[in-house]
Amino acid sequence: MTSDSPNEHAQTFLGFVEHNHGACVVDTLAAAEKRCAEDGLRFTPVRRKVLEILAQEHRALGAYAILDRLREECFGSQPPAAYRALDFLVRNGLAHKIERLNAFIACSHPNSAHAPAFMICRLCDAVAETQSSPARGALGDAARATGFTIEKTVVEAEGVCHICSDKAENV
Amino acid sequence: MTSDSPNEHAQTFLGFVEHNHGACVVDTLAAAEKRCAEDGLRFTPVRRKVLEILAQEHRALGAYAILDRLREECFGSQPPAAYRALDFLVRNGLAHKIERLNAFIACSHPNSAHAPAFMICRLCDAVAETQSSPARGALGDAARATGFTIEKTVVEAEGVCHICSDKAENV
DNA sequence: GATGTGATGTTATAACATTACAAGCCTCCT
DNA sequence: AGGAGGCTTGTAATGTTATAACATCACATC
Repeated sequence: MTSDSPNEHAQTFLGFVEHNHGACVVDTLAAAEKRCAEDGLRFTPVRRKVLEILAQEHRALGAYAILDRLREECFGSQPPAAYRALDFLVRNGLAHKIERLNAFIACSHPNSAHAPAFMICRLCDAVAETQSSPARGALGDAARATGFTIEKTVVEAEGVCHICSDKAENV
Repeated sequence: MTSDSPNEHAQTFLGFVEHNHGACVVDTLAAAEKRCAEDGLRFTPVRRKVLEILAQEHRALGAYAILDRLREECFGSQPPAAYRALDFLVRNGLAHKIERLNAFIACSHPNSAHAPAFMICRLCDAVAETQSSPARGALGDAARATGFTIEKTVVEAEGVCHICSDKAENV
């Protein structure tokens, strides 16, 4: 997103890959700021804080983990504070919900319209975002065959990331 | 699965399609019975009952809805009764969890090994099961590129089924 | 009949999410 | 300025989904 990023590839699979983390947090917030300004969305302090938390942690966080952080920093203290902000971020593509984990993660490439897909490591819980094109392939065929209109897709792969695979081999 | 079925296609997309429902319940249970016998799995009364409930309702049911039905018929009354049976059914491919809905549904074709995918109508809540081949396509590429080993995939499309589309047009 | 194993019963609680209503704040309009 | 309307937040309570922990039962094996 910015020339500070070590390389483009790292930004794509950042769940499992080393990268310039400080820059990526700044980038994420800046991109969100820009996006909201352009689209007339209100990027309020709580919403910004929640996105900042997600970007900093850089992994999927449950709503109550986020809420704890909000409480510490005196942004609201009740569940709706977190859920409302998350709802805003998800609605506007700045964050995603990982259904398998009932958890949330900052979007890795919020600028482009996209059908996100996720790879979830069951050993270290890291989550990497990538793209899918579900409308092509078997699912799209089935949808067309039955007259089903796809509006949104959830694509989540569970498995083991390369780092945990390597560790397992060394045992 | 059985010659009683109206046609093969109906069995594939049965969430949105007319079919011989009585037969499909019987078929589902018979298939499960056979499967468990072959694989040395214990198809106990509670497990059978839960699968029967799912097959009869023929849509995604929450664990507590299932639990209510179990209670009525005096199979256990506490959450673990339902969750344990569901866990067994899901582990062995006889039922699936719809992550988007936090709900469960009987498997439509329990015999073949498969990577299930679902189409969920947001208007009538019907769920149709179909197949996906997530390892081909963009997700598979990303997994190979990062050394991620996919063990299981969640593929769920949310949208509008043909029946609800038709209704909407007539307004 | 002791032992092991898997299934079930039972109690309690953790974790996730929403409803409902009051209050605040911004924008637009007159 | 003032007020209406709409979005945002505060707060309390509640609803929903899921699991932990421990006791007991049923059946098979030795």
